[in-house]
Amino acid sequence: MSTDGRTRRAQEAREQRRGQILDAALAVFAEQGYHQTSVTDLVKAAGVARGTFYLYFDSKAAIFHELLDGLLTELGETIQGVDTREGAPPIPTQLEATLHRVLRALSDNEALCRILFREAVGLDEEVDRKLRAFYEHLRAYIQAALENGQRMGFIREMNTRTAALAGLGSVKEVVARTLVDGGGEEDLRAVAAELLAYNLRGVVVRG
Amino acid sequence: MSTDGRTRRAQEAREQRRGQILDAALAVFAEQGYHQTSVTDLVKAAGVARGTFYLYFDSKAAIFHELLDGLLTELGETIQGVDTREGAPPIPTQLEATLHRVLRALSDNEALCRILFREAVGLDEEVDRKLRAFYEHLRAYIQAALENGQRMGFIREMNTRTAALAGLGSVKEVVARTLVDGGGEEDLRAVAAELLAYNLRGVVVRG
Amino acid sequence: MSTDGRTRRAQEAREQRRGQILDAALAVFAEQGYHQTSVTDLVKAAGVARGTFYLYFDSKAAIFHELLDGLLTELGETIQGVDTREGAPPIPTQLEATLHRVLRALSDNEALCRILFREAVGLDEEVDRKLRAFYEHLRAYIQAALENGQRMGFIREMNTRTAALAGLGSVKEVVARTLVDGGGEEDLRAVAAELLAYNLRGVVVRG
Amino acid sequence: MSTDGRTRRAQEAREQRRGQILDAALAVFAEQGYHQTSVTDLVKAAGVARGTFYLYFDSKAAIFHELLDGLLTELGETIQGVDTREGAPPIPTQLEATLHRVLRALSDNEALCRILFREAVGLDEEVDRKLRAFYEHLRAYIQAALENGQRMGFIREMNTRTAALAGLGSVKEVVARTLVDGGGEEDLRAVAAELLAYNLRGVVVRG
DNA sequence: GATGAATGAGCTTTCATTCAT
DNA sequence: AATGAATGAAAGCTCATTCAT
Repeated sequence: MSTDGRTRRAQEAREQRRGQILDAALAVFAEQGYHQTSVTDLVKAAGVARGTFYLYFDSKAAIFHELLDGLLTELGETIQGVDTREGAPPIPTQLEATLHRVLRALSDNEALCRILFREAVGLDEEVDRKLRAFYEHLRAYIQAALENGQRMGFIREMNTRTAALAGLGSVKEVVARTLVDGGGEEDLRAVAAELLAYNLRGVVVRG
Repeated sequence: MSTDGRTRRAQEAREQRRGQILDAALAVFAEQGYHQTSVTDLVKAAGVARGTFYLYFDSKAAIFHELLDGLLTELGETIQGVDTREGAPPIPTQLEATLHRVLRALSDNEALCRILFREAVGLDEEVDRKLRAFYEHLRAYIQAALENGQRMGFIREMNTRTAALAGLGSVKEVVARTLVDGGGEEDLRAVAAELLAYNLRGVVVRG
Repeated sequence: MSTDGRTRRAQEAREQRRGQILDAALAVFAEQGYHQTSVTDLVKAAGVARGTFYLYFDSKAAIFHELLDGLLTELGETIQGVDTREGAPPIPTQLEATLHRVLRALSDNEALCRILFREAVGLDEEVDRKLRAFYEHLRAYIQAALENGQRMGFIREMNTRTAALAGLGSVKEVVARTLVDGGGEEDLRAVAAELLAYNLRGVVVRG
Repeated sequence: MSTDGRTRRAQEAREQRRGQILDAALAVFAEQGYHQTSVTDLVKAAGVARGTFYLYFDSKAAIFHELLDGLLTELGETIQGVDTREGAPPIPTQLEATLHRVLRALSDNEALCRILFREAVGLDEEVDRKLRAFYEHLRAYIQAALENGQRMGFIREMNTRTAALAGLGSVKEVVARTLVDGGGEEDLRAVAAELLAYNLRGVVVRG
């Protein structure tokens, strides 16, 4: 029991150390970018020795991958729980709620946004694969929602794949430019409403 | 005149050499990414010696900047010539034509797309500045078109900045995923039409 | 206290490493000259890896500057402590003692001499500045001694600046040719005496 | 005869070209120093193509060697013609005249001085060998004069080798500091007289 | 003879990773 | 477990020299 306690406490200390290094790395990567960040920067920010870093992570790439996985998981959970079965809340309502949650999640974590939109592309094949998988998941989700809407008569005839990509892209660009580049002082609810209206009704006046 | 001829021929040879190195660099950067590409890769691909490379370009960064400038100029010219004065062709028609030209330009140069969408963000401040300026130019163009449409009664009330970003993002994502990732065998005209419809009318059935 | 001991021992190890690299560099620079010496030569001679070199010194130029500073400081200290106040030992005696100390210091370190007389001119502006300052200091010291001697009636009327330079040059040349080029087997005391006699009385027989 | 004329004219053109490149190189080497001067600098200053340079000189080192040879020859001739036979002008007079000629020659050619005193040491073994031979020649000349003077009863007992070196060094230092570093506006005759007095009589008042 | 584009060995320096303590 | 000194492969770049025209 003494051993268990010691082991458990050690385990907790390890986890805490990991988290400390991860947090510091998130901040530094977001601030400087992946290639401009050296392992020296990471260990200085984390307040640990170089060797300690490699005790917890295999490489500079590995910690970035782990950060990215965390970000994508967090974002993914934000958009989960949507219900496309009959009897569920109407799709537009669900979309708006999800959109709002996503914007909030991104807005709450500027570092996450910076990494996602400014650093995570073209780093290496593994990262590209993960990002592609994530966005593919989003695309499929949106496309399924559109096709469900078509069956229910809400959504017009269209190439749902292209439309899903267009919708995804509209959100990404607005997020990247409004939340990341801009001050982030925008009213998230208003942005979500604008985005939803844009994607639902387009820009022309009602015919 | 013999001297002129020799000088001219030498000049042409130089231009050709430059082009040869630029072309090779475009391909290699698109294939491997900026950071994964060494000057050794570039000179091997171009079939010249290391010194020759530096005879024509100041640095690895310099040739990338030059490529990027070329790409942005080419794309920029594609979207020029839109006329928002009264009496000009209707905005939707102009938009569709421009969209089609842009898609064609991008489709004609896959390497260009790869660099633009996968490498050109977060490399250095100069590149970031240029990209931001380019997309800002596009956003302003779209936004002006939307506001013009509002004055003419075609476009509904909205936050035109957010809408412009949304429209820009929808095009970028579709291009990136359909032309770059995908086979690129899609019918450009159909994609352009879908994109335009999406941005004009959204996804819901006409009310 | 165990930590202190460990830290102190590590500190000492670092100092030792630095010294090891400095010593090797002194030998190599003296043997081959600055420009003929590559960082590869330095690390091979020191028996460390390339990276280790840059752990202790910023650049090839930096380690040379540090060596030069050390040499000039050592030499400078050798000629300090001369007393020109009344009541002090007579100037000739002080001069001979200083001369002897300088010759000994130089003779004890052939590498020092080689660098000082064969490498340290025209390398870069920093080095030139330091050398000039050093020799200017020597010139001023000699000139002051001469002028003091004039006031005391020992030294004849003359342009003391020119004379100081001449005296300095006579020492430099004899040192360079007798200690550096030659075997260095000469009797330092005899050389010092000859040099002093030369500078005090010249070459002609007493009138 | 036409062939001879053509050949001769061509020969003269070659010589002229050589001289043009040599002159330019002297100026550039004196201005920037050997290592700071690239072949590009040399051909730009000479106004010829890179290939042309190698038509006339084997290498960058070769042209420096040739320049140095010229400088040393010119200086050597300046101090030739001294007559140590009986019946010739007295040694001091000859020495002063030679000293004056040397100072004038050096003063007339600042570039020569700069190269001789700031660049020509430690460049390579060949250069070192030549410089050593030159100064050895000077030393031997001075030493012979001193020994002749001893035989004639003008020069006191001394180690003539050390004295010759001391005398040589006094001239070198004064030249280097007064003519090269300084403005060169000094009165050459006065400097020559001071130097001669220094070397003949030393610094002490006449006993 | 003159040209200057082309060459490639060689340079200094960086930095992710290892390992003895 | 933690440390940080040590490593060395690999990077970007220079420049004396060559050679096809």
